[in-house]
Amino acid sequence: MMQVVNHLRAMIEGGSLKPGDRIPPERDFAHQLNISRATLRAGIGYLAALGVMKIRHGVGTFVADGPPDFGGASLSFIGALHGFQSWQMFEARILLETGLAALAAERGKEEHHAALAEEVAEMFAAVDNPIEYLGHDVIFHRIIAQASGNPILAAIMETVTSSMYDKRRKTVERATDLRESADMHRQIYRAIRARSPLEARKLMEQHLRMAQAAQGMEKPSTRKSSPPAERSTTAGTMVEKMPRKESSAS
Amino acid sequence: MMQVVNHLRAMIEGGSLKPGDRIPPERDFAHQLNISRATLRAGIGYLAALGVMKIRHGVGTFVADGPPDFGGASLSFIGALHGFQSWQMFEARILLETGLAALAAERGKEEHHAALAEEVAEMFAAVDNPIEYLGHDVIFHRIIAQASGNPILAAIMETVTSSMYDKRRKTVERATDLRESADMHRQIYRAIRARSPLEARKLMEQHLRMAQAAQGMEKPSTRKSSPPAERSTTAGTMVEKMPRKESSAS
DNA sequence: CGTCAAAAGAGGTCAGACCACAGTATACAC
DNA sequence: GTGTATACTGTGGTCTGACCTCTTTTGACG
Repeated sequence: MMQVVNHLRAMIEGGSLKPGDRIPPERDFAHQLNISRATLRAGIGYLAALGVMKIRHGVGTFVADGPPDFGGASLSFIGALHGFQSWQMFEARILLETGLAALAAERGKEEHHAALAEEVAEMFAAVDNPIEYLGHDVIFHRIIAQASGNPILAAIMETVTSSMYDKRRKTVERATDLRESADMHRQIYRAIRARSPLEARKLMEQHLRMAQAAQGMEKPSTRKSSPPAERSTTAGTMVEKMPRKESSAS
Repeated sequence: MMQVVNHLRAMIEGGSLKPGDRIPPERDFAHQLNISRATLRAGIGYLAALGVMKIRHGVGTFVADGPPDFGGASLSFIGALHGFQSWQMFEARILLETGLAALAAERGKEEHHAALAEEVAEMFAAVDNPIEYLGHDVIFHRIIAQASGNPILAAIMETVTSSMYDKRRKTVERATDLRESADMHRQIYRAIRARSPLEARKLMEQHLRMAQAAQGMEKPSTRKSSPPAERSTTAGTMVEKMPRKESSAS
């Protein structure tokens, strides 16, 4: 099985297989490699689980393209397994996004600035439509991640953020006024455009801490003599994937 | 196939399957779920790829225990796919570890302080043995991650760090004097013990930037009119996993 | 008591058939 | 000629049952 994985890995690293490319039909490919279809499928399944390959029933198997999203499903499972807490997720998000914002302020290009401005405008226009608002919110943060120039950090952020999507959706739906939120995004945009990493970082942290509070996900204060809540079966931990635009913004 | 995944997920979240537990033999389990062994294996393979399950040939299939390590293999592949650069890896590492160090300074317990001191001592004792030195180096950083109290960030750091292991090994092997490095670790330890998040962050950043320079992994300065190096097939990108002690330190 | 060979139990692979889905070509009605 | 329904083709998904390989246990033998 590892034979298949290594073979495909070599093809990818060798450049003979690029994102979006299609691999031969299972029957043919298995014959080429002198292995059974079952073994081939095991290898492909492995890579599909990692997000490296995308399988489309009745169509074919392709090398994943679009924004990298590694460990997406993994985080969810491992979270359930190790009892990751919501506040920990948010803490990770804050650490990542503040750093990302600073980097974006340092390296963001005009195209990113334009895209950010666009989304800010859309957010203001959607203050009365929570669902639409959240969509632009997500894209806004995603553009910052891209502007940071570090796809690794962007991918990690995407993974962490994804698993919080539904909670954000619920929160935003009962939000009464999104104007304040939109304005914070505007300020962040201005700081990035002004190439002020420290300012961007500060504003991003401020923004996220506010969002965290809105979702009641603060870190519980350390109290002595109070058992840490025997995490009930359906405790507030992981969730599903969020939808994503295929050809990412910008 | 997703049926298997969902079933196991439910068992994990429901608490009837805990880390280290063994699932029934494939033949039995498949019969229980009224599916074929092939389908069951597809589901198990999927979870194994995510690191949720551990398969041991001739022995059985178990729920993963030990330190969470999500997306490990994934990062490597996606890296090859999207052409992640070494300096980006290092940048991600710096962002993560500086934050981790600050958190460790805030929340680290006595047990962590003791473990850190232990490793610092071992590092000083191994200044003439690069391989052994690196081992303690790795554990030192891992303890900090644990002391941060955020297993999510710790897991992410572990994933990022793993893929740099061999490069670190090569670098450390030709290092002439590790005393300076050991001393920096000592200083970081002292800052954490003194509960000085800012100091710990600063020292950690200093330490990592020095390590980065030692490996020649700085971000290439932006030069105009010079194509961004058509990433050669075997460009300096991903690498293999690093070995890890099973029952993690501390 | 120790050694090593056989057996049992588990995952890994194989082979070929059949099912389910998506896209395309074809035939038919209008 | 146009358009819709149908059949066909290609591809991944599942099933079956056999056999291979590895690990652990067992027990015979020295």
